[in-house]
Amino acid sequence: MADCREKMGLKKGPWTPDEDQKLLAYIEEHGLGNWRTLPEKAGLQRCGKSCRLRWINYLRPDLKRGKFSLQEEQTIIQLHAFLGNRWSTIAAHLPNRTDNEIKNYWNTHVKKRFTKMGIDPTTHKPKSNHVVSPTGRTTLNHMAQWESARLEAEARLVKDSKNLPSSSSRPSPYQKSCNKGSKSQCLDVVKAWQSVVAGMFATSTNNSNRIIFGPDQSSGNYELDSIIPIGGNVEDELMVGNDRSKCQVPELNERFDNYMSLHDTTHLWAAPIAENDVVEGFPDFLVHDFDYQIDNEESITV
DNA sequence: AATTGGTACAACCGCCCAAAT
DNA sequence: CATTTGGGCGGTTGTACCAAT
Repeated sequence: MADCREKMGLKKGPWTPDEDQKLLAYIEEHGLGNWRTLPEKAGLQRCGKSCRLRWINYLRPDLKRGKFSLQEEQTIIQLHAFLGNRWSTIAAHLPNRTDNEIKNYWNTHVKKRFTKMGIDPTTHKPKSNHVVSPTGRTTLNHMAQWESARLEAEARLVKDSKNLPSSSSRPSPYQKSCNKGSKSQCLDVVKAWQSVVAGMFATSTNNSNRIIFGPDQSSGNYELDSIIPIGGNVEDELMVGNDRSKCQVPELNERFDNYMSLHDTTHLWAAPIAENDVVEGFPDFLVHDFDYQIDNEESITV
């Protein structure tokens, strides 16, 4: 797209209702097309890039605005632990939310909270190796267990992926694809993640504080085959977005590792994790122990 | 009432990549 | 092939708003 700086005299700054109306009217009549030529045709003194951003982040009719739900926040944190600052990819898993909105939410809410809790928001790891839980127990002696769990999960992912059928998912017409060229299908990271961890965190009914590593002891079923749209090769499918160098297994392993560390520092004082329910078992301190009130399941007030 | 500091978020900027030429 | 162009991404900035002083 042509650099906006090339066109002097174009308006910058906040959009007026009139400009919004012009842009909306044009797109409604002509649909999405060439952003470079759109401003002139629509009678706007803006560069195409600015119009595109305004449409994507604000005017798109399928946008869901307002507070993030508890579920959405949990998803953001989980995905960020897994993917890092790949906002567009994270946004692809949050229907009707934009990458910009999620990025802002992260930077203004979650990041701050992590910092406050002594957790590095980039790595999701505690800033100190000697994090002590409110109960006084250190977490270091669990590191070996987590590492064991991680390795087991990796092996299981590779093994299971070889027998998985493929499926597809389609984004809404307005929703951005999770990869630019749409050459590969989106991995439903949340579901895959939950599935893997659900297997790992299956808990004993006799001792709710004791974590059992490995599959559900009764069934051994991880449900991976029913929820991950995998085409056969785990390395292909664990690629999210079109930048393969960033998305292949080694990095995801690292992210996985980071998430394990996060759990390592949190599960000790969190409520027992419900069997096969990772969302419910998401570290409670990241969800509840802050200065917000939870109005209901769908909204939180900061 | 005025000032100050913090917060939230819309918008911009610079860069990258893929497709087209 | 190299170059150009359009689209997209993540990081950063500007500013309106609000609460505390």
